[in-house]
This record gives sequence, C-alpha cells and structure tokens, in this order.
Amino acid sequence: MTVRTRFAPSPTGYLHVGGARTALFNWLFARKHGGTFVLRVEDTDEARNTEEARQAIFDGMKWLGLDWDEGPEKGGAFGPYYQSQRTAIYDTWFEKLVAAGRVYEDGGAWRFRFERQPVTMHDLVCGEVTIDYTDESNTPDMVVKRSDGSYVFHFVNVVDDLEMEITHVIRGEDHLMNTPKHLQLIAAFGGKAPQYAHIPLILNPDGSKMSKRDAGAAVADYPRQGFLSVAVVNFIALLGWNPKTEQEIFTLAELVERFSLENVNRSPGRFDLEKCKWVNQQHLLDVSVDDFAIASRPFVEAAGLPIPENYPAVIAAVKDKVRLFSDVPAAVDFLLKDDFSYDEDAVAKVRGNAAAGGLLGALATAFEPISDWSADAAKAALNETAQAAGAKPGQLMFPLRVALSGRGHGPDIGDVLTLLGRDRCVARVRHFAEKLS
RNA sequence: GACCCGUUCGUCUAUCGGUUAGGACUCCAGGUUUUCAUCCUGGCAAGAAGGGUUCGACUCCCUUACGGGUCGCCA
Repeated sequence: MTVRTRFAPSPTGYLHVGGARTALFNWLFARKHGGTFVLRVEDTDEARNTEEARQAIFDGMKWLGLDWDEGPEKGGAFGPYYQSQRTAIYDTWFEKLVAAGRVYEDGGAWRFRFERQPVTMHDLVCGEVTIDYTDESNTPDMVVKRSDGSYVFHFVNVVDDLEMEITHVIRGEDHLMNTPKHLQLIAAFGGKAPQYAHIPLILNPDGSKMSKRDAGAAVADYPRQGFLSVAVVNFIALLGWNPKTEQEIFTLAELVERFSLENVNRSPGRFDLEKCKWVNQQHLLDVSVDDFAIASRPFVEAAGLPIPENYPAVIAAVKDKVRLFSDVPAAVDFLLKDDFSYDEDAVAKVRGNAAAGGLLGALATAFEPISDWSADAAKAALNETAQAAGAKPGQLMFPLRVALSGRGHGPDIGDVLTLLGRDRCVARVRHFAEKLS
C-alpha cells in the first residue's frame, strides 16, 4: 500500500503555525514512506473564502519547502483539488446515502442518521478512543447537505479522503471528536477508513490557544522577520514530536529520515519564540557569507542604510553574531554610516577609566601616519601607544571599540578596523576622545 | 454543563517499575578571546495533589485539581 496523505486547508485566512505544522507532519510522513502528499483546498464556505487567503496558504507552504505532489497548480489523477469544483462527485455520493436510507430531510437540509452505538477509533497518536453515540441528545444527527444544496465539511472531507484514496489523515486534535462522525459516514458508504493521527495543538506562551493576531502565529511573518524557512520547520517539527536523540538541529532531509507518528506527543506545546530564534541562529551558521549577504540585503536597505561595495565583507564580520536577518541592520549600521549613536552605558564605562581620553587621542595620532593600513598595523600602533603610556594594550580595546562603533558589543575589532579604513578610524577615535574630555 | 484528550525544570522535552530524574532554550557565574561574539565549564530550576497496586512508582490504577479540545445548515 502506498502512503497518501493530504493537507486540506480552507482559504479563510493566512497560514498559521498550527496549520503549517499539520502540513509539515503530513509532508514528512509522505516523504518518509515514499508516498504522495496531496494538497486539497476546502473552499466550501463561499462566504468566507478569499483569493488572498488561498494564495497566502500556497505561498506559506512553498516558503516552508512543503511541495505537494497532487493538487492545485500541480494536477493529479484525483482532481479537481478544489472542493468548490467537485459538486457532481458529491452528488453521486450523496445519492448513495439516500439509497441506503441514511439521510432524511429536516428543514430543507439533509441530516445523516447516526448508528446509535459506541464508536471506537484507533488513533495513531491518541490510541484507542471510544465515543458513545447512543444518546441522541448528545450527538444529534448531523447535517450533511445544507438547505441551499451545498455540502458541509464532514461530508466533503470524508468523500474526498475516500475518493483521493488517502491512507493517513494527520490533523489537529480539534478534529478528534469529529472522527466518530467521519467513521460512521465511511461505514455507511461501505468505504475503508484511513488511519487517523490527531496531533496536539500549539499554544501561546501563556498557555492560551494560539490564534490569529498572536505573536508568531502567521507563517508569512517569519520571512519578514528574517527567519530561515528550514529553521522554522525544524522548530515546529520539534514542537509535539521528538526524534529520540539529543540532536536539535536538523535539515529537512534529516527530519524526513527520522519522522514517525509514534513519537508524536500527546500534550499541547507552547510556542517559544526565543528558542525559535536560537534554532534560526544555529541554521544561520551553515549559511555561506554570499547567501547571507543576499538574504540580509533587503533588510539593510529597508532600514535606509547604503549598501557598500564590500558588503559581503561587512556581513562576514557580523554573520555569526545575529539570530535573524532582521538583526543585521542594527549590527552593521555603524559600518555603513558615520552618524551612528553612542550607547550611553558603554560610554559611561569608558569614562570610568580616566586615562581613556588621553590614550585615544594618542592612538588617533598614531593611526594617522600609517600608510599601509591593516588590522595588524593598527594593532601594532595600539600596542605602542599603550606601552608608551605605561598601560596594557587590553585596556585600550574597549575604549577603541566604543569609539569606532558607539557600543560595547559588536564584531571583532580587527574586522572593524579593516572595514572602516584608516581615515574613518582616525576621525572616530579623535571625535570620541574629544567627546570624553 | 456534557463528552474527549492531556499534566516532568519558566519553556520544548528524555525516562517506556529500580537513574544523583538527563538534554536544550532563557538566566547567572567562571574560562578562552589583547576586544565582541562564538566556544568551553559550572550553576539555578521539575515529576499537579491525594489515595491505591508493588519489595520498589515520574512510570500502572482510581479520585480531585488544573490545562486544552469538542458539542453549528464553520472548517
């Protein structure tokens, strides 16, 4: 049996992390087993569907790297993949229910008559769960066809999973209580039920349900914030699933190799943006300087900073010090423009050393005549200046850093010296020395 | 309210009856780096509560509490 999974979003809003993770697990499971991953658009709610939402979902999946084998833009033997285009198919399946006497009219709508008995499901994640359908007041017969002739979710979802020969339905736990309904429908059709796996939901940091407007909820925000898609995938994969190793940073291929439904957790997880950023930083370490420069450039431009010719060299100096591409502008601004601001705490720290001003003044003078400027030449000058004043070279490093960058943290001083060039270094050191006095 | 699912450091998690309850993020302290970051070392920090079962329970059972989910002519 070939594995066939599907992701079936309704285009009523942007792709959020919960949906993305559902898509991811389906994708991973299909890839892991050499199966087929289907994308099906559940656009039966005409009032709420929008073209923008549909596009946002496609864009989100593409950004995450979750390519589908069948579905919109791709085709396949089980199309069409928009439910709004499958009415004729639903009509024939509905007739089966009519013929079997399992539906009855109620107020213009058609209800499916449940078998009044306990329904047991064997969920790949939740295990065996039994819901009692004996009491009709708790489980009223469900509407499958609305009075306007359209079909409801439960019906089309089940029909399509059958029609498209879906073998594994991996979906959010919010669907667990729907499953008996679906099982009853499948039984009425005489169909073979897919295997179900209900995965726990993702919560906000405070434990509340994560929904729209919550920080980190929209997948589209991640590229805007400068996340790498592989990092986001890595992070959400580990939220509710664990690979049973202490390794935490994975490539897509490694996730595929290790993924299994048995290791999906049962309890909902909270979304920790800090850890997500850390995961991103770890992945950033593997990005080449050139790729990093290309990816970070839009963020730097958006901040209104000029892009110098030696931009890749600038990036090389800060690459390993940022967690997101969006951190880059603030990390490089002093390298790209002269009117940067000084961090008051760092300046105060330098003022704590009464000799700093004089030393920096002397340093500027020592820098000035260097014709063959380099980090080594500058450092040699720094050592001489310090020795001449009877100070340790190390004492000058921090003041120099603040003089050149305006802050106490940043790239390697040697890199800064090189990138800035002699004249700017002299000017900045002199200016800062005067500022101190 | 009824019905389902769940509950290990603040967060993500390991443990599948016997462990000093391990790792990661965050935070703190040292070390390395003449500077910053990386990195290394160390530290803080957990089995919701109460009953059982057992020689022995985080692990199995029950109850309670708490959290989440579902109860639509939404999906």
